[in-house]
Amino acid sequence: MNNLDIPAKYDPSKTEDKWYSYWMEQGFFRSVPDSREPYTIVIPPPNVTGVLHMGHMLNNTIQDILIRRARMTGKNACWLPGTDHASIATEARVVAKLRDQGIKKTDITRDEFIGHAWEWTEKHGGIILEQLKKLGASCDWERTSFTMDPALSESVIRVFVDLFRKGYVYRGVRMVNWDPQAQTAISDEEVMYKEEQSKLYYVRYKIVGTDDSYLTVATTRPETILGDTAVCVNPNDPRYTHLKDARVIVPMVNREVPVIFDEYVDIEFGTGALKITPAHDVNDYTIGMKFGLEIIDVFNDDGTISERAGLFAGIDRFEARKLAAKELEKSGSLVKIEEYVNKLGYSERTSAVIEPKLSRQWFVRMKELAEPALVNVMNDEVQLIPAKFKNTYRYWMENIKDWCISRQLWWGHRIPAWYLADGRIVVGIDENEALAEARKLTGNQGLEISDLSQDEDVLDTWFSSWLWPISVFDGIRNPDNPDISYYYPTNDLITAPDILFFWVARMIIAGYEYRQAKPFSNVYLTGMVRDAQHRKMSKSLGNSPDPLDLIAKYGADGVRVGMLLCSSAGNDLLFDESLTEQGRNFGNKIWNAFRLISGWEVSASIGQPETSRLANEWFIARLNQELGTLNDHFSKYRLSEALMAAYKLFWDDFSSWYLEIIKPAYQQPIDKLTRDQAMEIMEKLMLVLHPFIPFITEEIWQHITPRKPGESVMVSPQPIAGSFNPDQIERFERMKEAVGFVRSVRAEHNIPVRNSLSLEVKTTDANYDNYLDPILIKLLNLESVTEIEKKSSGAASQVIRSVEYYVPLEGSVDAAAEIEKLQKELDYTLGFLDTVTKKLANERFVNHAPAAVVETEKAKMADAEAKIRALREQIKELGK
RNA sequence: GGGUGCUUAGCUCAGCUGGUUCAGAGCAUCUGCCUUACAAGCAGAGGGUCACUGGUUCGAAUCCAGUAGCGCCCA
Repeated sequence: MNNLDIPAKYDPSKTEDKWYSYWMEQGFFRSVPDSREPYTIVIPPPNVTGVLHMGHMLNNTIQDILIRRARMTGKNACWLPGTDHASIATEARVVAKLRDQGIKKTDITRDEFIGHAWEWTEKHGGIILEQLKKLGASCDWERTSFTMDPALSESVIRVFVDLFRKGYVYRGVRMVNWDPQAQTAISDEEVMYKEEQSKLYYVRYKIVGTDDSYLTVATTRPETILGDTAVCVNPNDPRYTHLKDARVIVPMVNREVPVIFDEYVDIEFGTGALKITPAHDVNDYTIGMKFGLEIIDVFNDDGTISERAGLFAGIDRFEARKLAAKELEKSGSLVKIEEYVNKLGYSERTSAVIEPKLSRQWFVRMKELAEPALVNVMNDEVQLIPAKFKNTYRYWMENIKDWCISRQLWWGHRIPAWYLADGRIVVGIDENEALAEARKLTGNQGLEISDLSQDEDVLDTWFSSWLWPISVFDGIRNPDNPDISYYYPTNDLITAPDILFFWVARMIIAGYEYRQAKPFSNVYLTGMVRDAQHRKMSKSLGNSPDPLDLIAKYGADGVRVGMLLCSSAGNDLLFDESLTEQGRNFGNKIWNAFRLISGWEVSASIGQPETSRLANEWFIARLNQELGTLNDHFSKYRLSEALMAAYKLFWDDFSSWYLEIIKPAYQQPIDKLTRDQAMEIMEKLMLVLHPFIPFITEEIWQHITPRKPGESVMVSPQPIAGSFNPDQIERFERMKEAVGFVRSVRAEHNIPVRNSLSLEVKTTDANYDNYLDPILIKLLNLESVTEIEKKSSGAASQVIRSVEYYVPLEGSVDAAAEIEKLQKELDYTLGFLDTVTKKLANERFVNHAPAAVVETEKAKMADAEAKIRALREQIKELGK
């Protein structure tokens, strides 16, 4: 191919879809168990009806990099994709859609509703997975799973039944977080607390048996006064000791309730007197239970006031608050109102204000189950990356509470519990099993299915996703099947820290309970994607770019690079489109390097120049060095640094140095050997870069030489890090410094590259060698590099590690300026020598420090001394 | 309030086992270049009291303690 045929700008839109289709057709993503070592990642399943956001982009880019690298290092790599059914979110959308059609959820049957939900799921589901393909995700799509698939559903049900029979699952009345909008309980983890400006109402309760004595309480929620069944004060509070055995009248409803004493009450807060509403506050509930108080639930499920309240029935809770305040004011019970900042819980799903509510729910007893999950994270059997999350994890696991797993919804896995007419419960994987249980329980063989009624609730979505690494391989139903035996435990899980407890911890728990083994060895926790102003990217803020637009604009490779450049594990990342631009530019750089090499005319008749031979030798050493660095970075999950190492290897070492050195003169052919070596290096670099930027590397790899169908960079082995001579790299570095010197001389004196110069070298260093001089001559357009005894007059100079370099300049040197420059350098070096000398004069240093450290200090001193001699001599010369 | 983490260049961050290469990278900025692969580029340059105070050590960005600011988790 001639480079005239290759456009100067790389256009990802022309290649990315093409190669993705090729990979799919070739089945490169497919994994089946074989004799190789497996490398497995299960995707954190996004919501089935969700769309791709920046968090997914980051997360899946990382997964793809890891899986592609594993595939290229001889592992049988399996990345299992899928989605979850997102009970609350999906149900909310389906309800909204039906409402738009004029259908109320209450007007249709459960089965009809489920039908609508499936319809919705089929229509909108899986979009996100299609979007992942645009990113280049190399998932085994044949293994795509969904938490509501029959096999996965059955696994969930079996686990519920199993835990019930083991005594871990129970039904109980508890204070739960009630979402009045979704009309379901949600778990503690789904409540988000936000600070709010609100009001603190001071309300006085008349003390029974007095004419004009009152007890004043402070509350942010006057409407809950309707459900008050006591007022509580601290027994150590001298203000209230006289109220022992007293009773007070609850305003508005005129209920007589006791004054109780408990140290729970904070003396400092408000008036030190706390109204107790056991039905509507967790702490009040605890106190209520302790003192055997009456529990009056004043709310309906939708957040309106109930008949039981006695007032405001049917009115919304926030409206009722205003009415209550007015009512209290009218009756003279309201003492004052203060501004107050408190934290309010909001539903993560619907953003409704959470109402603490007493209700009967299903729970999983967690303490015992969690034990192995705690131990095996603390001992790094399951490694959290970064490790700082171990602390948070431990805190949570040590204080784990029972898990409320029932949701008052229809979309999801219906709880496999059936009630007998007398209220007794039977549990079974299906109706028949439940019926058999019921017959056994009652001894009544005449019982029929129609005598049982199934629980109306579904299970928390996390109750299915906690089984994900097992259920996707059918390891619950068929614990010994070849897939689960081969792929489980999986290797790496890549997710965000905000679901460390919701999901990661529970998967570990389930893993130990159902496989007696961890679900994965490493958990890589990514940061949250934020914008440049540190704001969380969200739809409502409108600060999140559409990932697909970004891909269209910069290419998937560019976006992947952009994501990774700003991401270190566990730290939030501030995404900026300029990073994606940088990624795109990198692609273009690679493209043009290839364009350069492939455009050269090759001559078989010319031999390899020394410069090219030296460059090749050096680059191979650098490549081996960096392959080692990359291995190290990957082993520690420093992906951003791994990319940067590869980026610099390509851009700086390969493009700026190697290619510039081997580049033939304008319109001159290149020798075959050099060109072949260059292509070979290019090919290796494509392999190294492939996991990060799969598309362009494939495009180029396919161009390098004709490939057979079924060949691909993605299934080729990674280059192995070989040994290298560090000295060789070090010498090259010195040569680069000399190049830098001459270039700055040209810049300072405005000498164009086409005007040749000569370079003189003066050194007393016996180890000085000139074998890289040909490179200096070529890169700098030098006539010669000569070693001299005595410098010629009128030359720019610089001392590099005790070697003096001179560029003679035919009278154009400003001696005074040159002296000033040298003097500055001399002063600095003298200062440096001073610190080194002091260090070496310090006996304690010499005696305590390791010998190697002392040696290096001595070498530094010798270098500095030599440099000082050289600088002084030069200054003297110039001063003449 | 309890726990936990962070603070290094204008920005975003590395700095892993305390010691040449320790004060770095990328971006941004500035200067000079439309040099024949690439202006999505090339060649250079400037920029920092490593938050603050103390301690340990021969030696601290690095280890310890305290202070301040910011973040996260929990209540």
